[in-house]
Order: sequence, then structure tokens, then C-alpha cells
Amino acid sequence: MDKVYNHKKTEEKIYKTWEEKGYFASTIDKEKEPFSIILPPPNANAPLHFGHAMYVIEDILIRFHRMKGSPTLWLAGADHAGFETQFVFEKYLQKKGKSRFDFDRETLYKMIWDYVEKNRVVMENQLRKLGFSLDWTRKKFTLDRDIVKIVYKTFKKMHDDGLIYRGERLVNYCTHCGTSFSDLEVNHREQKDPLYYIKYGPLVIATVRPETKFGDTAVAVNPKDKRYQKYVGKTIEFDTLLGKRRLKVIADDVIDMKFGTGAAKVTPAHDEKDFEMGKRHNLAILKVIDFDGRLSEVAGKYKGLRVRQARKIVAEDMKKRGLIEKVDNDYIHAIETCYKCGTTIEPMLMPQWFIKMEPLAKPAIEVIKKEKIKFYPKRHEKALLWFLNNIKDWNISRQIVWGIRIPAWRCLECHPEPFYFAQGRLREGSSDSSTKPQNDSGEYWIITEGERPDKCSVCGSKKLEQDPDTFDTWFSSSQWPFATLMTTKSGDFEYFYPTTVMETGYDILRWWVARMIMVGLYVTKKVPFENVVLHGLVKDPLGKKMSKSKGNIVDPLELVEQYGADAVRFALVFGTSLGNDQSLSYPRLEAARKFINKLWNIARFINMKKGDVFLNSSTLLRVGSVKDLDSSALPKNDIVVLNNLAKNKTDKEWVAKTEKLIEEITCDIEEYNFNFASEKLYEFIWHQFADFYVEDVKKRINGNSFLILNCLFLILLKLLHPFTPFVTEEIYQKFNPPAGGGESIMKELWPDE
RNA sequence: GGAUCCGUAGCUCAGUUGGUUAGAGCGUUGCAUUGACAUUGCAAAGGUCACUGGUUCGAGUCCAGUCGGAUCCACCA
Repeated sequence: MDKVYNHKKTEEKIYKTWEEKGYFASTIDKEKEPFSIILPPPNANAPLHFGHAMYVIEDILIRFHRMKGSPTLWLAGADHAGFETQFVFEKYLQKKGKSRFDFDRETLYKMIWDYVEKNRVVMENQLRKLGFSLDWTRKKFTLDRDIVKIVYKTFKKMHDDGLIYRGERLVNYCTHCGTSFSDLEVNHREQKDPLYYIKYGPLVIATVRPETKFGDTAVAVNPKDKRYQKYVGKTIEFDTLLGKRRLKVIADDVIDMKFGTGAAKVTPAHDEKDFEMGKRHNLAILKVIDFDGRLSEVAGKYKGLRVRQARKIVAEDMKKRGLIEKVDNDYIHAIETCYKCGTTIEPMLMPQWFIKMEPLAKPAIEVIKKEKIKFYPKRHEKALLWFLNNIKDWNISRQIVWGIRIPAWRCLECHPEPFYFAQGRLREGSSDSSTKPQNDSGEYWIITEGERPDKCSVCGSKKLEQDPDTFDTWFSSSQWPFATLMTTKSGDFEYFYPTTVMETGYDILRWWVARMIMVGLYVTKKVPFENVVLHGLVKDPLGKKMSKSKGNIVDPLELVEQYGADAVRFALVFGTSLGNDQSLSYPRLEAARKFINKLWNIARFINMKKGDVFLNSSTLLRVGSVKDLDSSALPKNDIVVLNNLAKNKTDKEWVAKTEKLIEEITCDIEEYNFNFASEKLYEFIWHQFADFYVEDVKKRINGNSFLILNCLFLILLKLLHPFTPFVTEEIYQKFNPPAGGGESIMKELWPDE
């Protein structure tokens, strides 16, 4: 054995053997309770980041339960990550001086597909480098035909059950990315903007968005506001940049008397609150901003200006014309921004497919309250319940090509649509911004399970066109636990579903976990998983969130190269409690590496002394793996055997200490306290076992005690194996050369079994 | 505006249902050693557990509030 453990010499070789021998592949044994985890599928568009290294928690659980003798399944997979991937790909195109508009839909899709295929292979090999014992024979991709089929089916079922509707309302739209988003994809940011007090004839209203004033279709005041009661119901006339205008004054409760002057302009096309007011008061909708983020013809000579520019110019012109009474330059308010590119989100009126969430959320709340699903740490449960209790309908339409195209067809004869988007762009002449869009309630749409309908069910026309939009990627993700298991091997779904544990970062609790629970319950009538284990974020060494824009990304694979996968794994669970964020710590990585080296050297010592005494490797092996040592005594487990074997008082003590350790480690892992388990192993192996017991046994090396030392060490190896699989396997192999028969530590049973 | 998390040794953090002298890693200081250990072992220094009150026989741990840091949620123009 080398003087120092060299991970570079061992890790790749060991993983290859494991995979080749099929140790990761699950088998169904109906006599036993399964333990299953579906890997949160990493995005197939980029190499792994540090968050993915936290899958180590899942690997610990899987390896632990595998050694406990349960049939385990850890299902590998990858996510097409719709918008995220298209975004990444567009950047890639940009570097080559191209844009997505240079290609037709099919070509673009094909290009992204190839790009993703390449990245996916890279990503999967990275998972291997981290030692993850994933069942690769069952790996799935969210765009696999059979998965897509299930996604279609779910959509159709939801539609038939009345849970899907074509919503004609304001949606979050990013004019830069060219797509709408759900509420979750929108960030809020505080910002200081000038608050303009604009003269509206006898009234003055305050706004930060003078550029949208062309789309005003009313002025609103609070019905209780005595100052303005005389105007309510009247029409006022006033000067604007585009000549005189007349607007009705309406009274509505949402108007805050204390804000500004207590009077507000109403722009239903570009503000959620105004849109709602518009519906209540039957106001016209004037669309000022187009999908490209520029002012429409409604803005007259300001047409074509970008929103920001327009705001400045309009405000300047108003000042010149004396239309502005005053400006408050210290006004701080929250704006909505695109979570991806940071552009200010424009609420836009456009028909989209929505899911009614309340009927889905209710059963989810039930199962959580009844603890059919448990959360670790518990505190995240509250956040989730809050989300479920205040849930809003989910916009699942995205104006992108990368994803699963929505299986909805529209008849061109009896239902010509006002809006049509081709890759995020408005088709020429299809929009009339000055009128309300034509009704698109969805009743003319034909929804299928993916197949193209022959003809329109209303008029019989064959002129049908599929909705160009694709599903929000989370719509397919929400079905991942059952969609995967239904399409892997026969019997998988019946046996492994619901899965035992869903382990993921708390940051996607609402995006993913909540939706899996809701959709899983809806489709399968069962919870998709029984336990939700949530880990924290891995931040940079200074405690800042890692992000590409900050340039503080640390590649986990580089650290694997430097410290070894075992050390990286150990460092991630050592000294951090589950669910808390942690900063990447180089000293901790170094400590983990040294610990692994310490373990290696204990093994080296034992290996060296082994030749001097009566033991040979096959005796060791048999004692080490216990089962056939003393068949007459029918040993229950390692400890029972050792208790019989130990003669010396000190040896007996150490057997007892180890027995206690086994209990504690088992308990800690079962309760997801990985920090306790790893810290105890560290302390015991180094500062108990090595510092005292090994030293003690050195004095009486030629006796029974050395055998006990050996056996206890093999127990420690097993306890450590879920955390540091490579080094424990390598040592195990050194102790059990193939001739001796010890196949792999992965085949060993947990010491208490 | 609402919610959550954090504030413990110089640094990064543990501290599991409240219970004896508050722990680890790294760093610092001294001694020993190349003997399984590109080291390791032994020993030492270093903490009013943010602050203030409360509950309790007993609080880093529970409760209330204050200050400081972070995150999430939120339609007030």
C-alpha cells in the first residue's frame, strides 16, 4: 500500500467495476420493503454546479439502505429545462453572432437537442466521478417519447376535468426573453424612480410610468374620498402630449387615498390592478407596449421607443408643456424583473394556458397536514403550506421552442386567433393594439394526447394549427416521480411508488416539490414520496451565492480532482446541519482529505502487521465479513461474533464502544443527521480507535487482540462507506484480494444486520 | 408590509428533546517523533454563547423585545 492514499489511482477504476458488475441496478424483492429515491434531474444544458454535489446526501442514504439489505432504487435522469436551456443556447448562438430568429423552429429544436445531448454525457460522467451509485440502467430524460406521452395525457386529463383553461389576462412577460412566465419566475426588486405628479385637468395623479399614460382608459379615486366625490361618474377633459383627451372618473376600493394625490390613472393593458378595475368597470383596453418592449401606435409620435427611453422623453415633453406639477425623486418601490435576464417584467395581455391550482392544492395541504409527507428540516413545511394556501393559477404556456409542444390545435376557419407568436415574435399584422383581443376562452381548441386531430370538431374544417407554445418545463417535472417509474421497467411503478425520499435544495420547494405533490396526487391518487429532505445552498468561500455573473463559481469536479471525491463528499456533510446554507471551506476539504489519509494509514498498519501474525488474508476476510465464521453459533451480526471472540478486557471494551457507535450512526442516518454521523465517525476513528486502541494493541500484537482490531476496523469501514465509498472500497480490496473472495464492500451488510 | 434563517474561540461553523468544567476544523504557542500516517502524537492559549428582560432548581438551547446580517414572499399606482 502507498504511504499516502492516492484517489487518482483508485476512483475511476473502482466506479467502473461497480457499474460493470451491476451493483447499482435495482432488483425488486416483494418480500422486502423498498427504499427509493428519484434523482432530481440535473439540467442537461450545462456541467454540474456545486448544488449537484449535494446529491451526496442521496448517495449516503442509498448506500446505507442497500447495505441494510433493502431493495434500493436511485433513478438517474436529466431535465431538458426548457427555458433555461434555450436561454443558455441563445447565449451560445450569440457568441457565434447568430440569434434564434435566424432559424426555423425545427432547425432550432434540432440544434438545441444536439447541444443538450453533448452536455448530458458530460454531466452524467461528472455524477460518476462523485461516486454516485445511480441506477443508470433506468435513466430517463424528460423528452423521452414515453415521458412526453404521459405529459400529454396529464394535460388532456386536466383539460377534461376542467382544470385547464385558456386565460385571457395579464401575464408576466419578458420583452427581452420573448416569453411569458409563471409568478414564480418573477423577481421583485426595490428601486428608486421618479414619481411624477401629472395634471389631468382638475385632478392630479401620481405615477412612475408616464409612458403608459397613452393607454389610460379612466381615472380612479376611492369612493370614500370626499375630495373627489364630485367627479365620480363624470368625464373630465384635459391636455395631453397627443392633444385633448376625455376620461371617465371611476370610484374603486383598491385606490389608496393616502398614496400620491389619492387619484390614479387606470391603464388596464399594463397593470394587474388596473386590469381588474377595468373588468369591474367595463373599461376599454389600450395596449401601449408591444411584445418587443416598444411603444405601439397608440403612443402616436412616440411609437417605436423602448419603454425606458420613452419614459424619459415623455416626462421631458410633459415638463415642457407644463403638464407635470411636481416630481418626487426619492420614491422607492418594488418592480418585477425577469429572474433570468433582469429585464423589467411587463404585464401583457395575451391568451395562455392556465391550470386551476386550488383544486390541486387542497389535497396537497391535506396530506402534508396528516404527515403523509414529512419534511426535514420541518421549518420548510410552513413555507410550503403558505404557498399552497395562497396559490394562484399556473400559466404553463411558454413562447419558446425547446420543450414539449402543447398538444392543442386551433381551427383556422372557425377560430382565427388574434395573437400568434412565432418564436416570441408577433406575426405581421396580426395584432390590433387598440382593441380588446378577440375572445379566446379555449372552447374552440382541440386538446389531444399528442396526436394531430383530423378535423375541427365544430365546423369539420381540416385547417388546423397547433399552438406554437411549449409547456413550462416544471409542468413535466411535476410528473417526474410517476412518469419515470411508469416507463422504466415493468413492476417498477407498483413496487417503488411512492418513493421513500425526495431530496433536493430548499430553493425549489415551490417550483418543484409543491407541484410534484399536487400533480402526483392528482394523477396517481398517491403521494409521490413520503419524506422530503432539503439541503441548503453551497455558497462561495466568502458566503456569497455562486453565480456566473459574479464569476465566483467553483467547479465541484476541480475539487474532486484535487482532494478526491471522498474528501469532497465528506466535507459537504461534515460540520453543517441539514438545510442550512454552507460556505465552501477549503480548510474543511483539507481536513476531510487528511482524515481519509488517516484511515488509509490505519489500514496500512494493519496490512503490514498482518504478515507477522498467524492470520492470513482469508481468515481475515471470513472474520471480517462474518457470515460463515461460526455457523454453529448462528451469529446475528458482527458484534455478536466479536463478543464471543474477545478475551482481553480492553478488547471487550472496544467491541462495546464500537457497538454503541454502530447504533448511533445508524440512528443519525435514519434521522438525516449526516453531520452528527460524520463527526462521530471522524472523532471515533481518529481520536479513539487510532489514538488509543491501535496504540494499545501494538503492545500485544501477536494475539487475539489483533484479530479483534482487524474486525473492528472492517466494521468502521462499513460505517464509513456511504460517506466515502472509494477509499473504503480500495482498503477493502487490499484486505480481501480476489482469491480471498471478498467481492466488494458494497456487497457487505451493515454491521447491525 | 409579511415570513424565515443567522449572530457561539482569531476565521469557518457544530451544539440532536434545556442538565455537570461550551465543541470541531483551520490558525496560534510549546514539547515529542520519521516508528501505519507528504507528518502524526501530546499539551497550551483563546468564548460576558449579539444585547435586554422573562419562564425554570437549572438556558447557548424555551418565550418576548432590541440591534446587526442574509434570504424568501408581497398588485399599493
